[in-house]
Amino acid sequence: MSAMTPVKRQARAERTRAALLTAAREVFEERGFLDAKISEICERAGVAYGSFYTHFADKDAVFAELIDQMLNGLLTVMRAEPLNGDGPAARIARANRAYLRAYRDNARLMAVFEQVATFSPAMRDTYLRAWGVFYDRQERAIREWQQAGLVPDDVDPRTAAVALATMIGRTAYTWYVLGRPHDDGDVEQLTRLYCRAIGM
Amino acid sequence: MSAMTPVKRQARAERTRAALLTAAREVFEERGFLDAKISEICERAGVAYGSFYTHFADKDAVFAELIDQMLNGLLTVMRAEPLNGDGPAARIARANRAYLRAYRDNARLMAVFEQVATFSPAMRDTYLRAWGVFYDRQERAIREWQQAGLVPDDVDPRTAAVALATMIGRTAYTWYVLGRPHDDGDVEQLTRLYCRAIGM
Amino acid sequence: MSAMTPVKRQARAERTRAALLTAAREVFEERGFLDAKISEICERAGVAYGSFYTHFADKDAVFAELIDQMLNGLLTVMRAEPLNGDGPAARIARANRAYLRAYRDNARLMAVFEQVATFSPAMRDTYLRAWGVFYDRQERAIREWQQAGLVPDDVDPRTAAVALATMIGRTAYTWYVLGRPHDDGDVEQLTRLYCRAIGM
Amino acid sequence: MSAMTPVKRQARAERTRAALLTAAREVFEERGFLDAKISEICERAGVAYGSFYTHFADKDAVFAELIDQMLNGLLTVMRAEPLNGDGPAARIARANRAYLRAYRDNARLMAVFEQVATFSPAMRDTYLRAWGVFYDRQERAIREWQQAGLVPDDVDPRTAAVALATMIGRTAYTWYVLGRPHDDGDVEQLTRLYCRAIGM
DNA sequence: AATGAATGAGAGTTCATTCAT
DNA sequence: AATGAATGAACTCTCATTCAT
Repeated sequence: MSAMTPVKRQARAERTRAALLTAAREVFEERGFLDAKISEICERAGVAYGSFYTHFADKDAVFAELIDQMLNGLLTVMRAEPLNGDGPAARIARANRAYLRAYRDNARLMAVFEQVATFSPAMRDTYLRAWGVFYDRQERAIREWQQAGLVPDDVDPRTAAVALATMIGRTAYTWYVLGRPHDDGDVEQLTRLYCRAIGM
Repeated sequence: MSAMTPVKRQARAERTRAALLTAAREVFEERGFLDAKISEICERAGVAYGSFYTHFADKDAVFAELIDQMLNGLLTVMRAEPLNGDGPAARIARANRAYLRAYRDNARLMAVFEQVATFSPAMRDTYLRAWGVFYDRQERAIREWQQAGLVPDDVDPRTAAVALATMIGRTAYTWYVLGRPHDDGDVEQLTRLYCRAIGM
Repeated sequence: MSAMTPVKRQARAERTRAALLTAAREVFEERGFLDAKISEICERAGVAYGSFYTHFADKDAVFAELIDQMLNGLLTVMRAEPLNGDGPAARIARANRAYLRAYRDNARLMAVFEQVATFSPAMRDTYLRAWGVFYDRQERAIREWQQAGLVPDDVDPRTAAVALATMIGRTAYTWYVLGRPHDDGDVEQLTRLYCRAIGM
Repeated sequence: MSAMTPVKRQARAERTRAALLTAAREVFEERGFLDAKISEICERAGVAYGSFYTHFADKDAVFAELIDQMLNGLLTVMRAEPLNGDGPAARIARANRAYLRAYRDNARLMAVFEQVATFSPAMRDTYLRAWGVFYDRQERAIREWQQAGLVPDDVDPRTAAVALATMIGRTAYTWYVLGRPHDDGDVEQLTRLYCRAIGM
């Protein structure tokens, strides 16, 4: 008869859900998607096996939520970068640094994201959408610079944006997921390649 | 005469093996690595289930062999490109075109290669080794051009090679595996970005 | 009240587990270890295939548990025999009868135990440990009788215990597993041989 | 046209067969019956896989032949023991020693024999027949001694023979297969137990 | 909401035996 | 006789998901 108030019940559920998300991230990061077991997620969350399904439809659903969380975080970081200031080169440098830092901080989940995108159509869509956002930002910037006469007209803004975003994005993967050694000079070089590529 | 016998036997075995390889490639391409079933490979090869294991230790082994085949093919194509001729820009254009064409021709197996490299340590090694070859070629070229005074000294040949190879390589993935639309103009743009990036 | 819940759950699990154990014993007894199939155990237990693995790690694990159960039962029976009473000969007679009866009652599982002990190192250990207990009891008894002057000093208690336990134990196998015909007179003879062998 | 003479052909076949038998014994001894692979037997014999079936019907058949060989050897050894001489006790001692030595020399194949006898009806028959021979010899001896007044009439020759043969036989298994430590004194004790058991 | 036992489909791998040459 | 490739039946164990309590 000592039924909990709805609020309390919700609070409890929320805690369980949060514990599962945290645990899931750990497990996915350690094992990859394929070898991540729901049972292990529950164990780490200190939650009964079946409770997982009270909060998530299935394995894909938790994963999708984790990825959404992460991508929102990335987006927030990217948006926090001032779009203008001390000139285009500095802005490119800042954006690249911000991206690489954010990627590094999420590298292990990123690795799993890339993995799942290779076999799950749903995750591939998410993947393409995320890149789309990234492309768009860079395209807009190049277009601006072109209008300001800083970038030559023979540069196609969309193609350049896609190619250079790809270069930066995949370099992050190569560094932080595949573990290729690199240093601060490489970041600088990357920015220089970027600038020169679009004729700056 | 009696020397014929072993040859004949080998010939039959060789045929079976080849049939299995062909069938395996088809199945991997259609289903991806994870959903490829040995049974389906055997069916398509018109071979009994157990015969698979006469020729390959396991699923990973056939896959590895297919990838080796493909990578050797790629390498051959790349090596067939004349290293010099009508100037660096033309050479870069040719190399990029050759790479993109070769990638496109193997796109479906490439997709699976990228997939497996995300969860199989052995395949990840192969993957890194393959990229290493690609990087090396570009690094050598840039170094030559630098010595010829065509590329400024502030370009670090290795870093530039890695970044630009990554750009080209991942663009191929984006086009032929992820299906991003593109045209001949994009190839041209890509080459232009490449050239400008290293200051040519 | 709420303490009831876990108990109930355990109760259901306990029932399933017990059903599996019973079924497993039947199947092992009928088919031997090698031809016993998990699927048949589950069918007889009226339980889904996968449920087997909820309760046991594998085939070896159920088997080990059955053997432990049986050996504990044997030990209990042997310990129930009064260690003294109407003289050594009567005591030996009683012990032999008790052993043979207990063996007979478990003959079919014993047969499988002996089988598995021939190829499973783990079960061989169990086997040796079980015999060790049996040897020890007989050694202690002989030693006592020696101290009481009932058994000559030139009998080595350990060797005699091992040899005579072996004789009794293997006779049980011969009778109840291999099916050699025998009668009550044989039991009597066996006891007489035992007594005379140690000089009583 | 240089067809080999029948004799030569037979000789070659005989060599192959012998090589297979030797190899089979090795493999069975190292791996036990269940884990012995025909392929390994052929490899060791330096013979093609399929040739095995030119000489033996199946795995059981080679094994049976090896066991027959071994049992004939044992029988020969036992028969070589003089049935009389320096008195019954010495004869028992000699027979026991001979048996234990012969068992030890074949211990590893004996182990496999015991193993296979637990699951192969055919091998169980062979096993029982072999023991039958052993029982008979001992029964005959006891009967003689009884007629000579050396053994009391209340000893049942058959039962005593079976029990004591079992004791000796299983002790050999315990020593040489299970690896129980033992020394020459134990052999002596065994003989003493034997003699006393039948009232000598 | 939480619990945790029950479910069952699914596929890889082994290896004795056969058989075409 | 010898060769060695081809055959295919058989069975275990995993684990996401369901469901009764």
